[in-house]
Amino acid sequence: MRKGERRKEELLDIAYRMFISKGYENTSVDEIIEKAGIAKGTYYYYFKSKEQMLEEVIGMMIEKEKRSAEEVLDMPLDPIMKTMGIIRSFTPEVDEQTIEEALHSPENIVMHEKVKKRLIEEAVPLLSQVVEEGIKEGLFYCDHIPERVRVLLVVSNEIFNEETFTEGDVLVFMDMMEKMLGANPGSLSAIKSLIGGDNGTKE
Amino acid sequence: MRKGERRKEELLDIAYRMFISKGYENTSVDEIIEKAGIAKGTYYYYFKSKEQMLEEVIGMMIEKEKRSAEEVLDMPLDPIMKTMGIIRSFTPEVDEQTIEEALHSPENIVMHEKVKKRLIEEAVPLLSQVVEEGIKEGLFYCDHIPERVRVLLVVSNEIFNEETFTEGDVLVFMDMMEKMLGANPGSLSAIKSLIGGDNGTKE
DNA sequence: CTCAAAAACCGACTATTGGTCGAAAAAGTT
DNA sequence: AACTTTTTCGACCAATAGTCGGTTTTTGAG
Repeated sequence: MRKGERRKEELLDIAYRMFISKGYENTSVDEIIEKAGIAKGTYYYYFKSKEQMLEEVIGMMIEKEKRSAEEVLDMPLDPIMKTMGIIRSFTPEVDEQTIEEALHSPENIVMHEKVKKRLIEEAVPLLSQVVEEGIKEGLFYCDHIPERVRVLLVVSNEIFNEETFTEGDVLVFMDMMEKMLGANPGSLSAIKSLIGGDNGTKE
Repeated sequence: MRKGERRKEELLDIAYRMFISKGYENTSVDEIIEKAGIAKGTYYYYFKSKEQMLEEVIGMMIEKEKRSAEEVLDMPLDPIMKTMGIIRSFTPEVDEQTIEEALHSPENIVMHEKVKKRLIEEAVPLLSQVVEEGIKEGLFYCDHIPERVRVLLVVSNEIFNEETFTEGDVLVFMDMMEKMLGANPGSLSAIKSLIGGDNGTKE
């Protein structure tokens, strides 16, 4: 009765690693069950389909990011720092070094998109809350908060998930954040190091 | 020696329609060749793989949009109108009524992403040129033009390609454009009708 | 017009895929 | 032990993208 739970976790874990390392599309059910040492039927006893399994794997991934974002939310930071922190925790590239590599490879489009979609879904309310705080404290000034926040997340995801983002991209993004949220000029740019790290300048 | 060209166009055309109407993933090579009345071997005489065919189909689609964008570029409009026009012509939803329906269905992710990617690739230089004009004419004021333009295109694509975008989304987008390009407040918002049409308010 | 080379075409075949199913082994319950 | 429930098994299936050797059709040079 409990054995099943463990089995499922184990399968989820194997699949997670395989999806990350070689992509969802390029990982066959046969490979998964071979690595797990089980039969086809057993696999389908736990998962109704391969895609449903992907959904669960993604669920796991999101949970992790969400928890780390919620931690940020509870920290005694000003809304500006919180905003940066949340955006950062919802941008992979941090986790393992290989996660993004695989997640954003030309293949793996499906997984990438599904992750992105759920990520934004989860992040919008959290970040909106922070922005609200920021407004109350007079640090931000804007309307249509969820819509704005969504735009921010979309852009951050789209731009920073490609390994070829430049110094200019970061600059523009910070500028955009300031203007979209109605923050004081420079209040965000000052800490741009939090986002980009040093990706080097391209060409 | 020329017969091949016609055949290929015909296949491309059939595939285009099928991809649009039922999605790339849900269209099998067998279906295509059956509709075309040819044999498997013939198909693979023209296309090295199904995916490569998709690439060519997308190429066709992009060409169309690009041409219409270039027309806008040559029109005697002020940069503000041109900007709107280009963004608009690079946002599907115009073409056929069904195109988006299929393009943005939960499946068809692969096609959607590939189209998006190439769309942005093609649009960035065009739109950058327009923004440059706008700056010369004193209508815009900004730096890092390609990066900014790219952000604009990403957002427009991400937001307006979902059938559930709201009045608020449009408002925020126009505001963002103004601020990102350093346009005079209201100079773009005035013509927001050009983008959204009337999608109704959700919920 | 002839005819060989090039282009176009054919369809049976393969390998791999995600998924099904009925039956059997394990585990738990009484 | 006798039963019920959970878990496991693996042969089997239908669909799929792609291959290949051979055949027909087109074409253009002589």
